[in-house]
Amino acid sequence: MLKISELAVLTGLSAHTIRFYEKHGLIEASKRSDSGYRYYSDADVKRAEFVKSARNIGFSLDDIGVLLSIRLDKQSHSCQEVTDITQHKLDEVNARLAELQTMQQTLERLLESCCGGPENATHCSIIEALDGGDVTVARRAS
Amino acid sequence: MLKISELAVLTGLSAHTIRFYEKHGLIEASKRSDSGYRYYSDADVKRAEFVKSARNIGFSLDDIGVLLSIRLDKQSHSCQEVTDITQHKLDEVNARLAELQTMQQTLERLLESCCGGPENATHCSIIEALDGGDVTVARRAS
DNA sequence: ATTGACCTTAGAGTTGACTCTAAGCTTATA
DNA sequence: TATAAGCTTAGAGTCAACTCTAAGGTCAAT
Repeated sequence: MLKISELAVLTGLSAHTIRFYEKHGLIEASKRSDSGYRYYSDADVKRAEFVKSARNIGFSLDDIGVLLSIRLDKQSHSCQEVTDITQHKLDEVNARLAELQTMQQTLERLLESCCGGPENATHCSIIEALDGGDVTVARRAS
Repeated sequence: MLKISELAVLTGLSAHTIRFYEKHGLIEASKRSDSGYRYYSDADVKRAEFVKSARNIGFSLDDIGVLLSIRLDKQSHSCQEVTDITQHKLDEVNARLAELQTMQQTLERLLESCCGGPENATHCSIIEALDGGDVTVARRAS
């Protein structure tokens, strides 16, 4: 059984974050000492690592909650439920990627157009481009 | 001279957002009526459009503030100042793109590995992958 | 027995960019 | 003139995921 700081070292999450995740139902300590200290079993560690993996992929804490409930009772859930969540996250990631790629291209174009030198900005092509409004539009939806 | 709702239609920003930007020094109304209504000149409109262009590219409001001060007094600023800000934003965008691309690949790999069917999740390869922790790590720095 | 590291809690603060509310003027239309 | 649409302000609320604080209890080592 590990104490919270030991779980923190193991998972790379801070003790603060572990308590925060507990408050949100993501991580549990299967035992408490008489004085209230959290103690984590091997299964608790596995669960914490699951949470961390899911977080690393970009799942929201809400998503992770759903994934955990599936993990806890696999019999009652289908693969399709899991792929639905995953596909939805992939769609979000792809949408954000498209926005960022547009920004990237615009920024690169601007940088190519500007001398970047120590001369004053009276004829700076970046400022002019922003003034002209001829920059591509890409804003996050949500 | 335009009223705030007219500027809102023109720029696609909401009147709320325009006031919010004013509070942060980004947009100004060069006149106020006796009753306090904001009135925007052509120059004010240009400025608002500049702000919107910069925002669309992904610049933070703080960045936009700096860009505006350069725009207002081009003589006192160099092209290099402008490219520094732009390059820095491009670096951020590239960093985030790399993270998202890692997520994208991981999510695609997971989706390929799972049948996604109506069978129960007892052997779901996505759940297993998250359990095993064999997912790539990519978290935003800031 | 004392020090210091670690643990507990509830709850507040952070970030960035909005978004909304309430209460009250002003202006345009019928 | 009455009504509705639009404007004003200060300030609070929203989102997600932490991050930190304060005040105090616990534990291991000297």
